Amino acid sequence: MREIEDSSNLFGKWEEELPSPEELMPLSQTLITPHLALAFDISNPNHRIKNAVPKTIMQLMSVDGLTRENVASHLQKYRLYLKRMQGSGGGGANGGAASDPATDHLFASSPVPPHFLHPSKGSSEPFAPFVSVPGLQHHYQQQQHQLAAATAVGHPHLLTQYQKQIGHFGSSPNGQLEHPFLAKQPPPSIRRMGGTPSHNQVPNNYVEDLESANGNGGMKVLTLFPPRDD
DNA sequence: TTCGCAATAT
DNA sequence: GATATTGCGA
Repeated sequence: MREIEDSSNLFGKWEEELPSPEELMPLSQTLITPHLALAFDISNPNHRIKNAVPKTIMQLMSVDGLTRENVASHLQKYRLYLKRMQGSGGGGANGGAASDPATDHLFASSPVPPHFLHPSKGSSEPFAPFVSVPGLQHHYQQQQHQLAAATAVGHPHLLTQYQKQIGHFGSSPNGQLEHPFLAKQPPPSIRRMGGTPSHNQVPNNYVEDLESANGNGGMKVLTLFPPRDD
């Protein structure tokens, strides 16, 4: 059958033209911001763990209407998940079992800095941890904080419902690169799914204070990976 | 007061 | 089944 042949050829060609995994842009590239890095002191795992309490997370997420109880609930579920992971596998990097796609893809899609992949040759690094991805920022700087806060403290499960509020990454109205911390426009008010009246307004001062405290404008490079120590 | 957990509700 | 809320002891 000629038609079948044609269509199969077409399909094969279509498949060939797909971008390779290396060419795909990881969307989570800019999720962790300098401020969050500073806030949680990601370079120090002990501090990170210490700060991963509902109240701190809630403050950093700065979501209108988000309560400490909300965060605590997600935190609880995620800890249970971690416990399952550790308990079931025994050994091995992935515990042999229980691999949660929701969390796995989060970290899997994070860019790996060259110094992490090739510790021997550092210097020239095309890796730009906190810029790029045109249009990723636009209006929702604060949601960026949410995502980053949750991932920063190592609790990606906190992304669940709040992640749904930002289903439209990638379309920038002007295609302009905006730094989420240089542009300090107040974000559109975001309501919880239940429409609970906001009684928990958290001022954004927290982040700004961190910036001034940092001294160099908060432009500290940060990734999910340990910094090069040279 | 806040946290973490279990039970319960949606 | 997943997620959110509530209650309670530490």
